[in-house]
Amino acid sequence: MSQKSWFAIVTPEPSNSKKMPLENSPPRVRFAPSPTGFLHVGGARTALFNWLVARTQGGVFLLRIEDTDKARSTDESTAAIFAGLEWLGLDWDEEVVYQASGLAQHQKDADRMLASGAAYRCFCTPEELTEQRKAMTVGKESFKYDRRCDRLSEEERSARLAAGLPFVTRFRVPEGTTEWDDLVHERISFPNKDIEDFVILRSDATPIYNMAVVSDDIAMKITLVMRGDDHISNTPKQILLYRALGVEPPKFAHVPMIHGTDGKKLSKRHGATAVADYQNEGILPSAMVNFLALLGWSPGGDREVMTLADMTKLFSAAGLQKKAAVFDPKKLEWMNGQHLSRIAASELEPLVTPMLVQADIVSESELVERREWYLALIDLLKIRARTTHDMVRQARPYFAARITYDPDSTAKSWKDVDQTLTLLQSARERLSKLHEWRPDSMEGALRALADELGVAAGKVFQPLRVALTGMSVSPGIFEVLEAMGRDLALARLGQAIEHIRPE
RNA sequence: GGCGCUAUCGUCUAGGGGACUAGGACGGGGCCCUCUCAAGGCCCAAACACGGGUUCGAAUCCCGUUAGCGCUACCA
Repeated sequence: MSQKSWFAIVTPEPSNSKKMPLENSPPRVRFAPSPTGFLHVGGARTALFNWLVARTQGGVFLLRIEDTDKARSTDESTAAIFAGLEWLGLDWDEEVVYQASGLAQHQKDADRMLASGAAYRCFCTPEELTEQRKAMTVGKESFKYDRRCDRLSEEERSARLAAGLPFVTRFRVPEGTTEWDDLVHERISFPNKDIEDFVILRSDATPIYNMAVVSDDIAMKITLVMRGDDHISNTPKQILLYRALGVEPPKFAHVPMIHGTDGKKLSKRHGATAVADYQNEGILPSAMVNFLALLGWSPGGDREVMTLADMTKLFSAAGLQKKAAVFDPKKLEWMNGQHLSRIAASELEPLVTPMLVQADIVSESELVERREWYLALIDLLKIRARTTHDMVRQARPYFAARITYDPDSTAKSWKDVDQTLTLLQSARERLSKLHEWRPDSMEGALRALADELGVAAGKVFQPLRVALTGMSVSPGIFEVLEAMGRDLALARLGQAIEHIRPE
């Protein structure tokens, strides 16, 4: 996929918006993670869906770092989120917004509500609140703030204010019902009586989550909020805030959670949950993105293996699922194998080269020198690999001066020492006499040898395979010989003979 | 506890009243191909949570039950 700069500013194009039922004008969407850890697969999927909405409709995909929780936010996490998105190929538009820098606006919006009477000051201390809560819970009733501070007389309120008592700002939830047409769930509705007068500004005047989100989404002119469905219960509060601020709420789309194999919310206990973990495990970004997309979305029909570009043509909110999906690492691996075998060697090369160098198998300069040969080798190895690690593991024999022999393989294919010795020696002799180092001539020579020895061809190929690669698994034997090259292959055979020969 | 969301093979899903003896994919089992392993091909086992409606007809619409999950902070 062609990658634009992260910070490229893309002008919304109002062209093909009519085709998609999601929005009637190009949407402005955002991904808003808090930088308190690495990019989680759930977050990555939310980002992906938002990105897809923007890219399919000529909209804008924005990134907002919700760093208002100073205690837990770190720069490392922010960097990891950028890196994760970049790796997946999800580029964003405009400048990154840092929520903490919007503080003044958050306060301004909250004060506006205070002024308009949509919110009020609450002087209850955390301790008092705990007391009230305790008293309520005893009677089996669920706690809801009883609005006592809203009933304070004018004099009392002024007195407390003058005395400099600390206060929080609470939103006064009006009577009625708050509902919206969710893009994935259709109509969702909450009776306002179940929503308590929630705090929007702490006693230090910093905003609470819902306040900051609404204020930012207004400032960023977000038209569609697409996020995990664990936010459903925040939504009525946010809608109320929009209304109190005199702003039309955006559309909402709540996508289902991702669960672990045990059906519980995906967590550390389920193993790898950060996209970087999968990157390290040799998963291709295209496979990751493909797999994630299918967790909660379907293009309809049987289509499964897709690139980001394909999805850009197929994505529609109509294909979004309501139900939580279980993350199945087995299917991810399969998916990776599919992508691996389809991707061009030239695209794979930048991913594999550093791994090869790091594993100390070969130097980068050698690969540059033999690029054409190297690309052919990648094509050879990618077919039977499920991860890039598999490829690296398989690549060693084509470079290393010496190899080690897998004990299981030698035990199985080199059972009889004398026979093996004879066989390897004859094979080496025949191959060395070949005028041309080509698969068809090798095959002729080796099959003839098998005939003369009166054994099946496999009885020749398999010991040979172990001698050449040290393993019992490899590409076709003639492909191995060809890729290895005459000199290395013959040397390898010599080494194997030495290795087997009794003292 | 309250509120909300959800409910098709073990898993991801197709399905949007008759085309359903419910399709595909992963995983599992078997066979074929074959120099090994993948890939590929073929086959098998495997699901509409339950109970009521609506309808000539329900996996599809409605209600209830059950179960799972989420939220329930001066966290985000």
